[in-house]
Amino acid sequence: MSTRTASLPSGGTAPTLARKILRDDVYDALLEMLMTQRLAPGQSLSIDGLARELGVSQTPIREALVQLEHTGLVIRAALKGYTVTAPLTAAQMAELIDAREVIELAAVERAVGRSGLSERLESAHAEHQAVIARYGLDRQPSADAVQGQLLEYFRADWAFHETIIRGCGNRFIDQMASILGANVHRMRQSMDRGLTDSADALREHAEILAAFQVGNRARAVGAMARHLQGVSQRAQAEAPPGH
Amino acid sequence: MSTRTASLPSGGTAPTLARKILRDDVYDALLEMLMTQRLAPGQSLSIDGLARELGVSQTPIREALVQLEHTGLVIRAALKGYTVTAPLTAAQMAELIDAREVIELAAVERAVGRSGLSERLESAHAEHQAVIARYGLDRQPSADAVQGQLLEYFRADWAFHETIIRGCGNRFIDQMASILGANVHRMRQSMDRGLTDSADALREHAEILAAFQVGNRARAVGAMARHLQGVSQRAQAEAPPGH
DNA sequence: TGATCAAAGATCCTATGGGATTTTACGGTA
DNA sequence: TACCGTAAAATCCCATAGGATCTTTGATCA
Repeated sequence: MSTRTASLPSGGTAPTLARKILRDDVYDALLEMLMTQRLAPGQSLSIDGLARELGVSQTPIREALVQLEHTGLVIRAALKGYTVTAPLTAAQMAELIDAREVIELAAVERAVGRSGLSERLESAHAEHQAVIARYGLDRQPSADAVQGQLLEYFRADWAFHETIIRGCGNRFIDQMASILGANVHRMRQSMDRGLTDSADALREHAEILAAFQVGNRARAVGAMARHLQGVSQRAQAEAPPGH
Repeated sequence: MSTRTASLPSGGTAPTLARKILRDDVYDALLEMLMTQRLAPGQSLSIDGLARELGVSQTPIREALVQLEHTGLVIRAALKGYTVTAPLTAAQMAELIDAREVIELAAVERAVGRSGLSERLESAHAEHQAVIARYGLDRQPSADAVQGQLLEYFRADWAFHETIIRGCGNRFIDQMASILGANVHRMRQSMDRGLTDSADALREHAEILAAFQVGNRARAVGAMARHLQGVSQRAQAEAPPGH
């Protein structure tokens, strides 16, 4: 999700210090603003305006926008600037689920049994669980903070999936899947019934995790397939086929 | 491969005029220099140097490099600049073939039977054939122009694959596969036995095309699988497992 | 040899400005 | 009113210059 340094062959934590330059901070800031809908779909993004708002020059803004463009969150029209991409249509959501099945099932198939992955997956799942538990009993917060919570749900949820993807041992599959993350969240915020979905997802994740822990590849693939089917059904339940 | 304007839902030719800005030209120029090895692997890319060499300012160079970064052809180290990515190792080549199988077999499965695709595929195949025939009888040209020919072979070859990928009806699969193109060429130029491979590939493409023309999905998937197996075997024949 | 430190070089960013294009506002005509 | 052409404002895109910060190089010293 966030900017990564060039992924190392041996997938441990990067030994290089996280040298960050301003462009990466701008990228993260813009990503956050897009994820929380502070920059709403359809809105046009003035380079000069963003530069003033974030207190930086135009150069890092330009580079961050180029980088954002290939996530699909913004689109560029020559000589007209950048605009925030419109929400996903129902057809696009179906395509996204389909693409996730292609990539994530392949990732699961390659990831089961790789050393250390089961443990990382377990900790990602625990973190996911903790995030949901933390806000589970909250009364309705400010409408502004809802987007922030939704983003936190999403990050913990996607971290589980990303753990599998990045642990599959194929850097090209990993690289390709990095395109999906932002779109998955876009889809999620189109139908914000945050907590109920999270509970369902958590249950389905648990089954995936269990299959990984016993090293049962076929069962893991099946559990992931059922999970993505669940995501698809919950999406359809929200958006009637007419729209 | 090249820069596309935002792909329209109905996949016709874009009605918008091809407004190009300098950044896109710089991107194409750098891509060409990378593909033809005029910028060799390991070489460090000075933004200031490239700006002087291409006769433009630093701004479009920066944006083009950010865009190139996500193709995998160049990598960026914070505060140290960009460098041309090292050639693919044997392990990375195996991963690339594996990733291609995941994406391209899924694309074929979804593409067979879609209207108009069979015709576009046939014309792409004819073009591929024409390119090979054109240079088939050439005597050895200048060592400089060999890379140009190889690039032309590659473009015609990949155009066949891209026709299937872009015709599969899933824009996310399409978007993900766009990452692979440049890497496929990198792999190809690591083992430059250009023409013999092209002849084999052409034969295998013909079988894929035939399956598309009769609308036989299973046969098309099988033909693509055999083709990718062939690519893999030819790669292994060139690079012994020791290296 | 190995370590310390200063100078050179590069990267990254800022700031400013202008050419080119799009957008908007405005006035004229049917 | 609706449509069309023109002028002004806004914006994008790029050029240029320069400074802050980091990396690299190379020389000095123990």
